[in-house]
Amino acid sequence: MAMSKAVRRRRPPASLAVAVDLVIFTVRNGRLQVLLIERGNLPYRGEAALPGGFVRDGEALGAAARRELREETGVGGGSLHLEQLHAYGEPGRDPRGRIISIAYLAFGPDLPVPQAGTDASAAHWIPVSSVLDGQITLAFDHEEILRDGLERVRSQIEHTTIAAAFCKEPFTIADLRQIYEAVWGVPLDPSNFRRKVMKTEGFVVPIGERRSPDIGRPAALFRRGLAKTLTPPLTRLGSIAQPLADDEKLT
Amino acid sequence: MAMSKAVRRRRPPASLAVAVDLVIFTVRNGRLQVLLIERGNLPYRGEAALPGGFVRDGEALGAAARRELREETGVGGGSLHLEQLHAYGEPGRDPRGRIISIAYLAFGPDLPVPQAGTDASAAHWIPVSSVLDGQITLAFDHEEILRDGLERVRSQIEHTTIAAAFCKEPFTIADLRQIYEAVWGVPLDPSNFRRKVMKTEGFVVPIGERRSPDIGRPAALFRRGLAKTLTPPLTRLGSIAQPLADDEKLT
DNA sequence: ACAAAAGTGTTGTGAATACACCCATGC
DNA sequence: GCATGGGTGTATTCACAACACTTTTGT
Repeated sequence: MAMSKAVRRRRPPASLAVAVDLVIFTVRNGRLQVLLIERGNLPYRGEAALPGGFVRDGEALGAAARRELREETGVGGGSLHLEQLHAYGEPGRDPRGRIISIAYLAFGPDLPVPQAGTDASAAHWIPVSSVLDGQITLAFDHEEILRDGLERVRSQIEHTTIAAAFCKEPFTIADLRQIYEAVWGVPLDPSNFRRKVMKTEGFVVPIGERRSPDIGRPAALFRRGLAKTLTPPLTRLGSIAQPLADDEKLT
Repeated sequence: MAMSKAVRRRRPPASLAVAVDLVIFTVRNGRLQVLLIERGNLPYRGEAALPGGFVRDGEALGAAARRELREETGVGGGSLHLEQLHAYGEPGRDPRGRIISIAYLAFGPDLPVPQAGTDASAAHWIPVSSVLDGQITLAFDHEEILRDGLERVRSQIEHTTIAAAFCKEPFTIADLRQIYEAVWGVPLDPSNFRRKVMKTEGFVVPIGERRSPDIGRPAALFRRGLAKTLTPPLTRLGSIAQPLADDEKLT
């Protein structure tokens, strides 16, 4: 407690790097999928990992995330929702040295399958379930990051209108419902879902057109509204209250 | 799009440091207060700032936060709630150079007024309102961090039981209610509040004793329960739905 | 007795669920 | 017509805000 004070002069550690990692979600074929790359370099060469890279000199964190997003997916900057998720900095998380990673969460409509990434490694959409099942293991602590991102997006669509960001415009109420069903992994009542969405002012706005499904009555088409928050929220009923340990594990 | 691939070799920037900053909240005299230090060194010498410091070599982020917390408040590790808030990394945010800060949010019961900090600067509890009012300006981007922390804690007590972490055990229902009132800045109905808390299993557990206030009927005493989440949540009714831009500002 | 705070009862309102039912289209 | 999905109506249940009311203390 009476430690020397003069000794504790503010000096950063010798060598350390800051990276961004991306958890990019989309919904394809009714399933939540995440963009994974196959690592082309050591360590973990050949294994699956989240896309990411080092933050450049003078580059803002969000700008680095958006740059990596563009490099990995070829999608322009403005069209995807992007938000900071969490910082990961366990000393041993990367065998190359002390690397602190700021994870970002991105999602958008069913995106074109990405080309081979700029670091010459393949990128693929992988169902999130196959990672959680253990069929696919991720490099570094990326599975933890993925789980945190999943929990975040599951929570976000409860309180905000960002589920609509998963939909290509224009979209139907059923399209939007399938986002919720894929992200939460539970079926929702179509009629009640429709009512909740419609009654939330500014969630979706009708464009006055219709789209015929393969079979059945044509559905009205909508685009995203201006509202950002859902009041009251869309409660995910079927799911049991999970612990949701937001705290960080402290050694 | 057809940018040179070989050029983009992963190399971190030349000089950069990682720090932690702390938003430490408590409730004193019915008001939400934040721990601020008066900076003893340049830049911003003499101005108010959040406590914080550089992450040491081989030190986990959460460990660095807990160390700074202990150094600034003298409070032991286990007794305060601590969670990661957000990472701030705008290139120009610190005039000393590229410093990326991982902000942590901490709160606990009415803590002893801290001694002069280890870097020989005074630390004080300051009402959050006096920062928001503009009476006090903070160094760096610390006002933004404080606002984010405030929004986080306001949201957290809606969905989780962490409001009880603000209370010294044992506590009364009224003690807990005053936390909510101070954090949200709205008065709550004592009877309805009591019912909601009692009906949430595992939020508080009675210890079978009572405590007499200065005047009035004695109140039952409780300690924190095991529940972590509130289902259904405690909705903050009086407050209007605010935009809550969770997105990061991207240049 | 009185003031003050703890705690209980009650009622109207609105939201969530479950499910019956009607509508519009392709075949 | 019939299957299929879009969309509406409605009853039951439940949570909540509002507020009247009772209980238990100190002075």
